[in-house]
Amino acid sequence: MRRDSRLSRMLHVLIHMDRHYKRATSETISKMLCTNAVVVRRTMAGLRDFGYVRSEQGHGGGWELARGLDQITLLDIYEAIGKPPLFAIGPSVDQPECLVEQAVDAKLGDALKEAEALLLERFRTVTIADIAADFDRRMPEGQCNIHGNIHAEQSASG
Amino acid sequence: MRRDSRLSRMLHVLIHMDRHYKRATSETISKMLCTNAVVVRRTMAGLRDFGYVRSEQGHGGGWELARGLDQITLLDIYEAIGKPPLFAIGPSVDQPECLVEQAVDAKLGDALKEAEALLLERFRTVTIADIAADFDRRMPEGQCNIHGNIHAEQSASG
DNA sequence: CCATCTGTAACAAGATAGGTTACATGTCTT
DNA sequence: AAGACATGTAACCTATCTTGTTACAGATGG
Repeated sequence: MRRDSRLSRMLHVLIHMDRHYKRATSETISKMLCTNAVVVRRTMAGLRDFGYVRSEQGHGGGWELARGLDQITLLDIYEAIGKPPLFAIGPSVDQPECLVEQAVDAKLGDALKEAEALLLERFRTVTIADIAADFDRRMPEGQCNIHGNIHAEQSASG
Repeated sequence: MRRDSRLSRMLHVLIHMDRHYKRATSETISKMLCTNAVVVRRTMAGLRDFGYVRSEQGHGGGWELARGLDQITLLDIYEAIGKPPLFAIGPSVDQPECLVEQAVDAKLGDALKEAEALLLERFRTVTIADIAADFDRRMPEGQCNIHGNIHAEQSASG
């Protein structure tokens, strides 16, 4: 794998769910994300545990939003997927004995902590509704997007 | 592997080399880093190509600094090891067709770019000499550290 | 009862840093 | 010239983590 795309994927799908008139099945969502229904259920489980979405089993079941997109920040979703590591670089060991190594890791750690704080602050202050608004500005007609066919399919089968 | 530790390791070893009165072999350096001599040569090759260290083959050969630590920034070393990815998170595809996905990735990308800019700015303004100075403040007597035995061993064999 | 969902375990795939072995090449000492 | 000592590098394995996939148990509604 190259990079962890769960945050991006969950934001993506939550916006679609907001525009969806009914519950979306894992299968439907998996097609939006070009992946597998099990991957969807696995990742969305965290969002359900944190109360951002609900899932219903059985016939007619599926996923739906549990609150408005303006009530969910990027930080919320980041935490709901388990706060995966943000950085791909870091020290070689956690608690080095060598004092030189300690000094190196302290300096590097300071820079990383600053960058992390900035990133999480952005996550904290941006809601998913903000992103949806960006989308609406790009597509003011409110018309089709790449997943329009999936919505139609869902409409036909429902 | 969990995280890329090449930057941390190279900073660490460059400070030791600065305190080393003679060339250090890959074998000696590998013991400092608790790794293998081939890994050392592989990683240091980038630093050599960028002119921060020199290597000599054959009897009595090894590695030495090509310039003062105050003339090398963390950014220099980051670039010399090949600018590996800084973040572990990111979009799922590079150029999504879905406009919702584009909006998500744009917003996420903005936050990541801000954090990256901050991090690289820190890297740019910190020299390895700054880190060495931090070490000296922790160890004002200038005495032993965990690698003292390796220095002594090098002294005995040289 | 059965089709349709989610929930979850189990395992394979793909990517990448790091570890290891093997060997070619260069260089100093004797 | 021979041999010890170093780097240079290819080749392959290992560890780790996200993602993909298969299989199946359990819940739900017609």
